[in-house]
Amino acid sequence: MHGDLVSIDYEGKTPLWRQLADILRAQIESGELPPGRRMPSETTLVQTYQVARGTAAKALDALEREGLVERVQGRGTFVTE
Amino acid sequence: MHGDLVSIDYEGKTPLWRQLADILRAQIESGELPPGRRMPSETTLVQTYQVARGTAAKALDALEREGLVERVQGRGTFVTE
DNA sequence: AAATATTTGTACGTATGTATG
DNA sequence: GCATACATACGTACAAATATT
Repeated sequence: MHGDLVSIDYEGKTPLWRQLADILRAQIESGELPPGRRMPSETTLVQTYQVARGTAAKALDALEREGLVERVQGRGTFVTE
Repeated sequence: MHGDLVSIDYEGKTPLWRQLADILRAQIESGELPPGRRMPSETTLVQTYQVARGTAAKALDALEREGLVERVQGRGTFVTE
């Protein structure tokens, strides 16, 4: 599928940043976001998932610590090759 | 020495959270903060070093990722045994 | 070359929730 | 119940690095 939007549960106990990280991780592992591809920008994630920028950044930071993406100031966040 | 306060350079290029992490790391490695000891709370760090709480938290998070401390909600941040 | 736009990085403040003492 | 301490989440502003026009 394309553009399918797994939505976020703003009430549930799972932190928003973790839910978002889970969604993005799934997109990477499914190949929807292939190696080398630039991830949606923080601003885009804010608009798409209705979270604060800090929350989006925290999700991406988590993925970076997992080695799934690389963040580069001024360029973006890229799926690890 | 005791209670010596290495101060922070608010102008310099090094991020405040990193400067603070460096200061605390030095205190751990010098034995001033021995294994098992509770670190100063975020609130204390805010008052001592004149930074925002988020900045103090970021410094402690960095030390946790380095394995130097362990953070426990409701209890505090402890030097790793 | 220069100005503008985009994107991540840092830092602040505030509020509320969760866990522990 | 109350106080303390970390966790999450919001919003705002500006800086730094890169890309585009």
